[in-house]
Amino acid sequence: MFALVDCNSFYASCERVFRPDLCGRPVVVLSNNDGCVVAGSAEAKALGIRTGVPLFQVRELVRKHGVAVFSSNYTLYGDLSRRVMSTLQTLVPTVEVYSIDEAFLDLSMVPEDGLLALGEQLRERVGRWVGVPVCVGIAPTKTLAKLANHRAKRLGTGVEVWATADDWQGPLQETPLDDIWGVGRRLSARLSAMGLGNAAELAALDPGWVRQHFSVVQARMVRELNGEPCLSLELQPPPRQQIIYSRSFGQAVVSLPPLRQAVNDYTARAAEKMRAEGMLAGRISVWLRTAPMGKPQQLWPDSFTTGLPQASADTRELARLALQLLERLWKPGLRYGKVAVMLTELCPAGQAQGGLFEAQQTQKGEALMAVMDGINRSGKGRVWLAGRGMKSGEACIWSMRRAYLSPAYTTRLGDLPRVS
DNA sequence: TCTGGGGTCCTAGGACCC
DNA sequence: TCTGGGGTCCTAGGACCC
Repeated sequence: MFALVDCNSFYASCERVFRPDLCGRPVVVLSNNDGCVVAGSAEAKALGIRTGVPLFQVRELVRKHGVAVFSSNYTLYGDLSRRVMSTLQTLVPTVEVYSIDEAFLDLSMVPEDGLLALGEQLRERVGRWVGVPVCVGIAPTKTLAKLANHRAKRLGTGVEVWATADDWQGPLQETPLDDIWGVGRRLSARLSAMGLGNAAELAALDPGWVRQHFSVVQARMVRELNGEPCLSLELQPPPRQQIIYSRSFGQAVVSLPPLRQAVNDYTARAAEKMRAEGMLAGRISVWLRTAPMGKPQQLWPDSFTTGLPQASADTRELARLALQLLERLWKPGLRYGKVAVMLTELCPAGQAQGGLFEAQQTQKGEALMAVMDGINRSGKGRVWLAGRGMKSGEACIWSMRRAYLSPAYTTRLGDLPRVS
């Protein structure tokens, strides 16, 4: 048996943890750059504010109903997520952290008559220890556990246990196709066109036939819907394949110098993350997108990629290559809204093919990066390449909008909540 | 006027090998 | 007019997830 534990309206719930005055009030959290709504509390959803909608389209609703609006505060959400996960682990040792707000738990050792009580205990403990409400779905496959969780949320029961086919048959008939894990817009349209109307009808298909007409992924999905587990718990995340750092600008940028600063900054951030994971990159790509979105592409090509002579995690070398790519992409007279840097062909630092002559240089570079990372982690100040610009952390022309940012309550001493 | 960011997996098709 | 069989590697594009 698997449990899927999923936080309710996670980002909105995080904003409420230190703001109990917001309980019962509609809350929405915006994407980076304050562009779209990416999470809404139940009250916000009841007002018709859908996830993904651009903020400007719901301004009136927000004003009229006194909706509390927040910029994304990933520092806070990341920390509360870690707390949720470690709290789950106090009750169930085997936990797969599936996303920032979801975890699959291995309940194979729990007797069937203890499942419901354990689900309720999980809910109660996370709510009490972390302050974030969660729902729990329990079933013999991950796909069914997802659906059971969904139902627990929708019905407000909090915990849903499906132990045998009798338990899920009825619910599957009420489950629309696109509620199924792995069915998105396109697949849902294709399945509907075939005359399928709900999850039970999909489950009734022959997996071999589905394999032939769709792919192995959908064949597995059909089996999982019948209680046959095809997906196991992934306790060690597979090695990462790419790191992307990509941001829209607070306002459109025309000239090259600020773009150079942004590329410097994004490359440094991506490289810092890569070093933290002990990886090296073999290739680097840069994307450039014009603003506004949706206008026909004015820039072509919009990305370039280059290989490194030798895999590296040295910000200086990566930034030098990234800037070359940027200068090949940039065209005068266009307005740019976004740039992205991607590191690929990642490999563990210990396993990279070395060069015959570069050993000494590489070692010096690694030492320098280690010192930079050490200073930047120390909390006492930051160092960076001068190409990023001379001011640290200050807003500049290309930095994103974050007008409604809440404090980093749990990770910055200066932001500690005061109690009186 | 104003529209996120970060990932993975699968398949098809081209290009090449013997 | 007629023309094998068995592979690998790479990339682009589609589709999905949160």
